[in-house]
Amino acid sequence: MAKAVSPIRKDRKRNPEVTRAAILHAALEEFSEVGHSGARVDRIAARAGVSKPMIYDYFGDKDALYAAALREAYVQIRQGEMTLDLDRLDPEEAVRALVHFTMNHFWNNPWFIRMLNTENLMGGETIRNLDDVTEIQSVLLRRVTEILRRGNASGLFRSGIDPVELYIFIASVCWFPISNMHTLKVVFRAPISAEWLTAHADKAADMIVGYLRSGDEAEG
Amino acid sequence: MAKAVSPIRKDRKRNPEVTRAAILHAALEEFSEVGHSGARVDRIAARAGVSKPMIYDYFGDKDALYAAALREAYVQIRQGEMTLDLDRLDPEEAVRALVHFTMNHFWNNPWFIRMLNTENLMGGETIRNLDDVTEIQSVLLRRVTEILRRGNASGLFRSGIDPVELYIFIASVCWFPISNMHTLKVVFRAPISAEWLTAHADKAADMIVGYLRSGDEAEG
Amino acid sequence: MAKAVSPIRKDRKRNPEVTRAAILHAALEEFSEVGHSGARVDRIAARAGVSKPMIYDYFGDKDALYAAALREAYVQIRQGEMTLDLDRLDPEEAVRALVHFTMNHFWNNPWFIRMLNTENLMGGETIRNLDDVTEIQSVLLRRVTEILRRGNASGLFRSGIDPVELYIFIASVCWFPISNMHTLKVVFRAPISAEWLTAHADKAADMIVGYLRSGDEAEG
Amino acid sequence: MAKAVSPIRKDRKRNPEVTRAAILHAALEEFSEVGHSGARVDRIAARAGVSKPMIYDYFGDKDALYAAALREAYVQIRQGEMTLDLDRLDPEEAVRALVHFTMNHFWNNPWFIRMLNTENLMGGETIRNLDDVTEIQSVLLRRVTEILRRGNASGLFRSGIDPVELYIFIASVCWFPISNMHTLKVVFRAPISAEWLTAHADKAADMIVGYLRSGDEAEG
DNA sequence: CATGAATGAGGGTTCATTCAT
DNA sequence: CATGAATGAACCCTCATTCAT
Repeated sequence: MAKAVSPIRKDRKRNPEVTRAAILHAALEEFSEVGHSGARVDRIAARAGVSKPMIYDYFGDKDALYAAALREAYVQIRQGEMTLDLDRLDPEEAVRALVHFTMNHFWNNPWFIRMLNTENLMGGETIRNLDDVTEIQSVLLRRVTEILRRGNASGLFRSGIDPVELYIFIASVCWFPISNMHTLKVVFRAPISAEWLTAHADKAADMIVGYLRSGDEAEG
Repeated sequence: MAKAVSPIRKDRKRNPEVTRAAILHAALEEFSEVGHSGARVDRIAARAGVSKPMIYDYFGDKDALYAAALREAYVQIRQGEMTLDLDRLDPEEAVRALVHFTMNHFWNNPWFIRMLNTENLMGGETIRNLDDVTEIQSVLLRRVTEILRRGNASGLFRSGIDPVELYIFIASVCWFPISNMHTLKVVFRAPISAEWLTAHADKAADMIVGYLRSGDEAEG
Repeated sequence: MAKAVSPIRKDRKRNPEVTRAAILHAALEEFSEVGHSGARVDRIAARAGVSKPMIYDYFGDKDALYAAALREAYVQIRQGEMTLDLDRLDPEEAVRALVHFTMNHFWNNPWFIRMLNTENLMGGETIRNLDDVTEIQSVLLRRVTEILRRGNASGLFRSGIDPVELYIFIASVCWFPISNMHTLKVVFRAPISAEWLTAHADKAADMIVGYLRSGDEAEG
Repeated sequence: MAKAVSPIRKDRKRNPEVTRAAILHAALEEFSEVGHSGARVDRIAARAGVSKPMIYDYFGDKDALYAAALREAYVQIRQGEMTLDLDRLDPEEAVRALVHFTMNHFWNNPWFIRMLNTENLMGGETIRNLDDVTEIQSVLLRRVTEILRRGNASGLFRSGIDPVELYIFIASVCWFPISNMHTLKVVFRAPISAEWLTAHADKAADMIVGYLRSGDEAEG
């Protein structure tokens, strides 16, 4: 009758907040690794060190847990972004720092890209029903806006740059080589690695900064 | 995006090649729409207008069919790329055309992005075991190489640009806003649409062309 | 039929007898509404306004609770029957009154029919192991016996009538149209309602009284 | 790799109609024995000698199977009723025969009472959505109508008897002692058995026939 | 070449029951 | 006396896969 108890949670038993957090963390890992339909509730329970019914007690069902995990992805990524301070850098350096930060951030928190890819693959059904993601996300956008303002004020940057579009450029160049790492490695034999990405970020920063500079731009 | 079951099959029964192609086509649709674990063999059979055992006869099992569909994604996308002719444009215009072509190509063949996202989500296990993807790889790369050569020869472009990196830049700016369309719409209220993407491609082309031009770009 | 959770519990917490009664009442409702396997311990706890472990503390397990609820069904129905006084009516009127009372009693306490149907569906396993049901059994039987005695003494009723059989006739005509109300409504479009049942009871009383009267009834 | 196959269906394999019938039969048994929530799909599959998925292939889900089983209860009971021929008996004898037939029918096909009790316990939700039960059911009603017509024509029976109400009386007296057999045995120590029921049917027939006779009835 | 029929092995979810406080 | 937290054991249902024709 005495049954062995998963040791990992020995110290966390009967602690709802810890249990909830453990499940959420496990879910984020599982969903980001294998996607929504690939995820197994059993595996999430095992990863969290809880029994399956706990998941249903705390989150309702698999879909609700997925939604919570998606939201958690944004919450966690924002926490990383909070640490970013660009105010002391001049605009150009700030842009460069931002590109590097984004690249590192994506690289060091791979579940973020994976989670968002999963969600986009599913058509965004879930995120559309999350009520506070817009607010949660993204400090980056405010950083971008501020940099553009300063750059423009100092005459360094052109005017007419939309912060969202700029952010999308930055995110694009960081996202693609990480998200598509495996196919790029095979198809183009691209030697993607932390070092390669750093070098790539350098070039991307050059490109973006060049685009922002006032001067002989707009030729469309 | 077309979900119609090909009526084509009605009159061509007992034609192995047509059957095989129908299955492959259906598999590509299904896998790209719902991912690997989300895909259902039943649904693929229904879409192809064949019975399930046919699938096993022709392809072995679900994983093999997935591999074939992944390969087919590259084959089909290459067919689109074959139509591209940039030789008559000057290097800058060629780059711009390439950016626009890529954007349109991704937009008009959404299963390509979806399929590759699926594969990358799975860690690239499958593509690593496909023996000829590198060969059937994007002709775009050759186009890029040729443009760079011409641009460099004419003194317009800098030297030292790696065609793979340039292609990755081009692909990045086209890929991200389409792949992440749903989350971007919600999180940044980005009004992504065919028009928005065209405008975005214009700006991206500006940025990339600027980066390629010879001159005293600060590189570090 | 009342589903409200008794607010009664709020101020009487920590009163074992009240808690026990609340659980029993809730169990009777739940079991009679959805049967033994349909009943949910959670729901019983919620209806009773107690926590689940209380149920196990007070009653042991679901089966024991079911047994207690079954016994309670008899206890409660008897309490209703206690109010019946037929001594002042002449035998015929007493029989009629008994039929109407039974019909009303079944109609107003629907959980009784439902509970007994549930138990019979289960093969009577539980009731066989209840040690005192026979004692708390229907006082109706005693009423029937007394009526028969008086009717026979006055020469109005035949002799040789078994009280149990008579009671079974009375119960039969009242039970069936209520118990089978839903199927009768659909299959025979029988417009069963309180009014219909009253009229039906009248006819049933005629039939039964006619059967009891002394005279030259052909008995086969 | 060679696996033993349930011998019971060895000869019925790959025969959809037989498989379907076997499942339906098994379902009728299971549902009537343990009710809707007590029924186990596994057990139905085992009883039918098929694998679980077959049940879902043939019937959809548990509820649909339950609906089919309920309908089947009526279909089967009607088949028994078809054998009944009362035309050659005089009206009184016909009524007596009908009572006995009904009693025997309920006794010999116990799943009918059990199935209908289950359905009524569930509030008739299912039968209301069955579109052809009214038509299926019940030859008995036509028999009753015909007997009443003949009895009335010959001056033997009163007029004003509703066939549905008469049928309900007949069904009532047959239904109750069988349906409530287990509780009656315990609570009233009623020695219910085939013999007891036959004798009971005799008395019930007397009672009903007495009620139908023209003469000093209507005294309400 | 082709398919309707069938199934083993899970997958998500619920439920009676118990533990720790 | 009382309960929130937790779980093993099912239960309904689905899915990739195979068999028999």
